[in-house]
Amino acid sequence: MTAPAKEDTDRIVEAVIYLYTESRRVTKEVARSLGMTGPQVTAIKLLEGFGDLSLSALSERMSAKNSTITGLVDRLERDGMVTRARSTEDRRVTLIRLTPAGRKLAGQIPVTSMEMFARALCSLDARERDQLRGLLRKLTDHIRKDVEQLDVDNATPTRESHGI
Amino acid sequence: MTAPAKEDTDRIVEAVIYLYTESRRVTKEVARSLGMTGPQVTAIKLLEGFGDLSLSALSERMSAKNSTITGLVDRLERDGMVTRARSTEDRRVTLIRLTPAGRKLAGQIPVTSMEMFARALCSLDARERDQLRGLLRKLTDHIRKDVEQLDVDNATPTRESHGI
DNA sequence: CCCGAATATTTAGCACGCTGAATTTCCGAG
DNA sequence: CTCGGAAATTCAGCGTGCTAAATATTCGGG
Repeated sequence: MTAPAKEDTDRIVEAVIYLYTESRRVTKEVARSLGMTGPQVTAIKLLEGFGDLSLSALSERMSAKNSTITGLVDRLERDGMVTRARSTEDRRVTLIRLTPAGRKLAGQIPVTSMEMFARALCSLDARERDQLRGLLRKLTDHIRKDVEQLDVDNATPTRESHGI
Repeated sequence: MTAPAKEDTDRIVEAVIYLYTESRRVTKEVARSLGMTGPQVTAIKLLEGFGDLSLSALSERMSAKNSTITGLVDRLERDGMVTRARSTEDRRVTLIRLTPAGRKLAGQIPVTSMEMFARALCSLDARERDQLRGLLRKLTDHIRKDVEQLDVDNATPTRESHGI
């Protein structure tokens, strides 16, 4: 079982948190210099890349709920970056479309956070990248299984959670 | 330079995001079953572990701004989990203290998200953990340097950011 | 055709999280 | 001692994110 040395865990958790929060911070900083917020930049970059998207499609790609993206789009519309258009094929869906102003702004935005990651990965050689991918996969697989187990437990709350 | 294969990058980024968001989701779920939110649980676990904390100390440990924690503590106080007490040594600081109810609740909370991580790390052997720690360290060091560079660039905005 | 289930979006209400400005208290220089 | 700067907290305002409920539209079966 090789005891997991709390220090090891802490170091690795720290690294994961660092990588995640730093990439968000960088996006935010770039956005700020353009008078926008991080999620707003993410949205217009997605629209630039994929073309018009329904609200549901956009929220799925942003890993957020529809109700959250409704508000985001409200503000982008207010600021003249996007427009809403009812789809003619299915009138339940609204298509979000970049305005010329929005498209222009999107073009000025470097892909920074992902790019920074890619550059960092360049500092590893191919063998190291393979190792890293394999290790992370092992971790995520294990956690995924753990989570399923935990969710099942919660689904049948025969006993309340307790210490340890 | 070994080209960084977009697919590799995507896979690794995905894993990092997964590990981060999943650990937050689990905390949130546990909290929900106790009628609390994720950050609230984090706060009372910190107070349980460290004893009374000034608002600044608490916000530092939670990696959030003081103004954010003011609101969090407001809600915990409203719900009878903590009290505010002016420090007698330095009357600028308010000490946040668990109430008996808060302490009782803290005792019922398993450390889940960190624990889950630790268990997952158990599925790796010692050599693999060393590898992982080393690789993540290499990545974070590289990104840290990148970020410094980027911040310097932004500090002297002689030219606006442009594509690529 | 019509009715109910399914799908897409919006609304309302709450909790975070941030920035920037105000307030209170402390501390050191003169 | 006093005055000005520093430090700790709070307040105001905004954007993000969630859940639950309401609304609008589509689609399939009878």
